[in-house]
Amino acid sequence: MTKTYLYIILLFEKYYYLRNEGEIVEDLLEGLKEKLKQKGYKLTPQRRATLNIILENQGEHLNTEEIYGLVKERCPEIGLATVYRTLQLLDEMQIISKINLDDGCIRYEFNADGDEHQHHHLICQKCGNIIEVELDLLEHLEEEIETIHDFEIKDHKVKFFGICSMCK
Amino acid sequence: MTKTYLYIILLFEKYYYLRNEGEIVEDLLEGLKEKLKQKGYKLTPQRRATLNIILENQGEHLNTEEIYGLVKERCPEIGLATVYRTLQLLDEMQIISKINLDDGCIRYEFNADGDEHQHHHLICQKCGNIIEVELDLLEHLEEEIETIHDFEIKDHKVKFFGICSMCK
DNA sequence: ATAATAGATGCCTTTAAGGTTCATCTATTA
DNA sequence: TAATAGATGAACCTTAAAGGCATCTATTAT
Repeated sequence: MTKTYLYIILLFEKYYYLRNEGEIVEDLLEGLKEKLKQKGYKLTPQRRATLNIILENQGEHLNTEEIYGLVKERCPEIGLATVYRTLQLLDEMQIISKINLDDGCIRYEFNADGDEHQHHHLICQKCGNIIEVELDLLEHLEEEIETIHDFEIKDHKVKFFGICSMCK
Repeated sequence: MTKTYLYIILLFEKYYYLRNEGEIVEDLLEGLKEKLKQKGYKLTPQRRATLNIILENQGEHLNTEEIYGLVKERCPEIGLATVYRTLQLLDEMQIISKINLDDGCIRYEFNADGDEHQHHHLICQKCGNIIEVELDLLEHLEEEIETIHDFEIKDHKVKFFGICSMCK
């Protein structure tokens, strides 16, 4: 396989990825529009813009104030209260989730592929960086707890604190 | 074994337990006094009172305001700021830990027997009740994460959300 | 096409947790 | 007993988040 050939594959993959991303976003927005409609709500430009910012910054774990700042760049007339209200709405709709890193503010992240597989966070105590971990490994543990405590588990949140590879 | 005999055993056990509890508290306060002294701090009546309230309400997961209310009953001249400062101090000293139940305030709990075994929380989404679970079962999982992500884990926090036995 | 209506927005105000400041107090050491 | 470091309480400050309300907007009914 020549270098050129590989390069072409990479270009194609990137193009395909971007096109795909765009389609996913559109599908998502359409889906949201439907969900909102069912509850008598509307998909306004402000709500679109807010969700777009979250999608464009996946893995960033932005807080409300940060999201507001980014949305305002593109949509300067938006008010902070609207962003607060939109985030609450998107959270209720299970489009995004709150994450609490004990730094005194609520952060949000996009809920990729619904409720399928859980992911959790490694939080570096030095640099504050957040690394995401995929793990469905708590499921058998959940079963155990459910029988021992007669408690019906709906969700769980796991945080690991420590030192990241960069800081070591 | 007669009923009377059993009753005497129960009484004795209760007495022993209480005496033991008292001793544990005294030991703890002495230990804290030493730790504070090493850092040039003092064990004041306000700090004693605050820690005592936490000890007497183990399993209650009180927030600062609640702790303040209880301490004030016994020590009415105490100020809220002192309670905030004391809780910060006790947290730094690893005597107590913050727990965040995403209800907008920091709650605290006493760190029983040091860092030995981890415990986590089941949070009922209906009544808000908190049940404690003992589990060291995450340890092998931690090892896995440490190798995969080259992340040195120091601590973890796990919360399970769902419906408790009472609410079912 | 137009009016009516439900919902959304933006600005401003309010709330509440938590922190800070500073003069006063307290306990320990010199 | 005086000096000193730390602690305290009252008041004020900060900040995230929410609420109120008049205005705006888009959809539905006329």
